[in-house]
Amino acid sequence: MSNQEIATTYNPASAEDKWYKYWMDNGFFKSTPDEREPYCIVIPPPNVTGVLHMGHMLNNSIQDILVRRARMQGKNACWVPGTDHASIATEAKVVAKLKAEGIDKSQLTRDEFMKHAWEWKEKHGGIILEQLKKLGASCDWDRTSFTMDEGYYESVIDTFIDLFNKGLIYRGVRMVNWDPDAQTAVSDEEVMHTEENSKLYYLRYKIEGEEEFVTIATTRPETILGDTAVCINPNDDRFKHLKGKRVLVPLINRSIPIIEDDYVDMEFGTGCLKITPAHDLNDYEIGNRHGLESIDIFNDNGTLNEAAQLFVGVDRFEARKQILPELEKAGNIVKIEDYKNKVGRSERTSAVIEPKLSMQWFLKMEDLSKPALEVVMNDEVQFHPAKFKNTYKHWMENIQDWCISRQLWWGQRIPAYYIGSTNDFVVAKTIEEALELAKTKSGNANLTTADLHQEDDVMDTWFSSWLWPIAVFDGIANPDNEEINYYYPTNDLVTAPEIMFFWVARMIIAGKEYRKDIPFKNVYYTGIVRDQQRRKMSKSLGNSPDPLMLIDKYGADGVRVGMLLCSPAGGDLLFDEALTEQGRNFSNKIWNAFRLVKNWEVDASIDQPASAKVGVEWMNAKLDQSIETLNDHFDKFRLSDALMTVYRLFWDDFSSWYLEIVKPAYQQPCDKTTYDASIEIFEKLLKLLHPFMPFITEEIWHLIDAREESDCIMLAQWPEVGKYNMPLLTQFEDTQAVISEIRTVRKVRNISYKDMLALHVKQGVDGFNAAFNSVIIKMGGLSAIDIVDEKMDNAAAFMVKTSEFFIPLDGNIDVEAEMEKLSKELAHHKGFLKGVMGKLSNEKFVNSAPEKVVAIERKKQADAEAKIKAIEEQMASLKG
RNA sequence: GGGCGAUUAGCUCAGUUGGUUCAGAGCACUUGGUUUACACCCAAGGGGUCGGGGGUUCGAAUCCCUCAUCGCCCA
Repeated sequence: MSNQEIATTYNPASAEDKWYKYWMDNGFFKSTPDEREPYCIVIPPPNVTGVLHMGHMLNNSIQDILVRRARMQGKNACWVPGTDHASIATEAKVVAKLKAEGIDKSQLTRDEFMKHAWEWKEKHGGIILEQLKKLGASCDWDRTSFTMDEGYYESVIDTFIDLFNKGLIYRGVRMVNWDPDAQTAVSDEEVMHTEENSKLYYLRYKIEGEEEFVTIATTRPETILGDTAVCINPNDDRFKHLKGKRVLVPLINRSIPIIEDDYVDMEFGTGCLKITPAHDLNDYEIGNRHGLESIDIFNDNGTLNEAAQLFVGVDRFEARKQILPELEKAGNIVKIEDYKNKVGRSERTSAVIEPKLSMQWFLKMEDLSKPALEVVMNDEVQFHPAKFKNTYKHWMENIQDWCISRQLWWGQRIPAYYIGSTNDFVVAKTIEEALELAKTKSGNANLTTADLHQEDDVMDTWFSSWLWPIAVFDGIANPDNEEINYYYPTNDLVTAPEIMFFWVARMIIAGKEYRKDIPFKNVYYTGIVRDQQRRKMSKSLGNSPDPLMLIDKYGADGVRVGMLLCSPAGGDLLFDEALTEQGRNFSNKIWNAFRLVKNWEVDASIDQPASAKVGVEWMNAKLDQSIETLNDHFDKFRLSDALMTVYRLFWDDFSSWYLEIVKPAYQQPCDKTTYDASIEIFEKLLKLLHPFMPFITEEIWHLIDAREESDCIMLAQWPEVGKYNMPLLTQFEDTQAVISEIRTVRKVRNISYKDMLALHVKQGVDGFNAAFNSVIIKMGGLSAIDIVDEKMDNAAAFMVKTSEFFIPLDGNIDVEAEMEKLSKELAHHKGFLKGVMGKLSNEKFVNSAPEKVVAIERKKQADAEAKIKAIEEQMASLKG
């Protein structure tokens, strides 16, 4: 390529599409078991109903970074993509779509509905995965899994049967969290409690056979229709006279007993509690203790039923409105207060959860959870950041049985078969197997499949995704296959702390139960992506940018860098387009550094300048040191630190220092030694950048040198850390300080870079190393560097370490300004010395601190004294 | 109500085992700059009593206690 063809600004769009296609066409993302060490990540399967949001962008950028680096380290990298079927959300979408077409779900058979649902899934289910390709995700797409794939479905069914046969699954009536919109039970983890403004209603109930009343307080007046008792605390003297009496439920005049239970908080409300066992968990327990009747007054959709007697068919919230005037009229309302209480809402539909008694399937968690707790506590599975171990522990130690049934059709249907019209059932994979079991169980050899009816409920989606790291390799049905043996346990899992219990904990449980081994070695918890006001990004708030638009605007590399720069593990990311802008700017910086180097004319006949020679040596040392730091950050999952290390290495060390040092003068050629070294360094930098910025690095990789088709940076070897010269790096730091001081001298006095300056050095106690003199001369715009023994008058002066530097200024010295600067410095060093002396004159310090620390203090003292002496002399000579 | 975590520069965050000038980075800010790779840039700067108070120690951003504020999880 000729130089003119390289654009001055990097344009990501064309390069990104080109290279993604190239990687795909060449099968570079594919992985099959071989003799190499495996490195595997399973994607947290996004929901089929979703579209790509900022959380996915962050999460998948991180996974891609980890996978790409592992691949470059020579591991057999395998990133398994896929989606989960999201039973509630998907069923809701399908129902809504059918409704829009004039079809009611209830008109359809189960099979007909499933056909629609599958059609919907085929059409919309892969959107997120397609979008991830824009981000550069190097997933092995041939492995794309779905939690309702045939084999996967079977694995879930097998697991259910197995756990049932182990006696860990049972069916029982329980108070569950009922979502009246989705018309299904949901698990405790799917209920979100938020504080909401509501009212506390004080209602009075007439005492049966008397003209007296008792007053209770409730937030849900419509539920009085299901009341079966009023409860007082047995120690409450105020209500002694009520013992053994009965009261009448307002409006319907049902006679209910007054009971006594310690549960009642005497301080709260009136000290009298109405008891509605069918619609409140605590009431249910009290009801059980006192043998009360449960009157369920709600239909599954949240409307009132016949048992309520009043407002039948009216929605629960509408009923609350309608009952108030009635109670008012009947004289039952004492007062109404504003009140804040916690309301539980469904995570999926945000409907207010209705506690409801129903028959559900449960998995016993107590024994299953123990090994899963242990492996996290002993760091077999490491959490990053480790603080989440506490949260995990707390949950695992207080774990409840898991309600795994859902009253839906979209999902794995529970393989239980009821015999005839009884509640007797058998659990089997097929109806034929079920029939045999049923014959035995019922003792009726004449049963036919027509006498069996399969359970209508499906399983919770998490009951399928907890098998994800196993089932994507067919490790349930086929537990000794080559793939599961090779890839399992996987290496790293990248997910949000929000689903630590939904998913992470349960995968560990499933792993220990079915593989006798952990599913992954590390869990990296990402933060939540929030906006500048710390609000969570959400569709309803409309505060989330469209990720694909961002990619268009800043490039995928730019967006990846922008998100990563500010995203420590477990810490929230406050997203701002300024971040992606910074990422784009970095791309442009890399691009222009490439243009500079590529545009040098190379002349093999000229010698390498001294400055370039030492510059190359330093840059290589810096590179090795940085790779070491970078690897350390990666190993500790400090990904934003890792990125910042490469960012600064490229921008500050390579671009601002190295390139400026070796850059030939305008229109002068570059010697071949320096050019070759620069290309080599550039290529190393590209490799280090590749996991973060796959596209631009691949683009430049192919432009910077002629390459074989298959020679792609994504397959290149991750650079090894060489032995580096630490003293050289320290010397260069001093060099940088000197150059920086010279620049300040120029700036303060308005001296142009066109005017050459001379530099005189009076060596301090540490001496002055001349190794980088050629660099100082070039970067400082100097005519020469001289070593001197005496101070200079009429010169700008500064110190680096203990050496003094003078730049003669031919009488251009502003004595007053110079004195002020010096006296400031003097004060600073004197103050510093005082602190050091304080320590050193403290006998306890000298006696008890390690020798090394004391020696350091003594060195500080000597340096400070030398500096003070030099400054004082300088001031004296200025005055004179 | 129970538990966990946080509080460091204007903002977002590092700071590992208490000890090198350890008080840092990026962004933002100020000043100067048409030094032909890049203004999506270059150079030079300013800015924090490490939330308050107490304690341990020769020595505390780091360990302990306490108070305040905030966040998350659970009930």
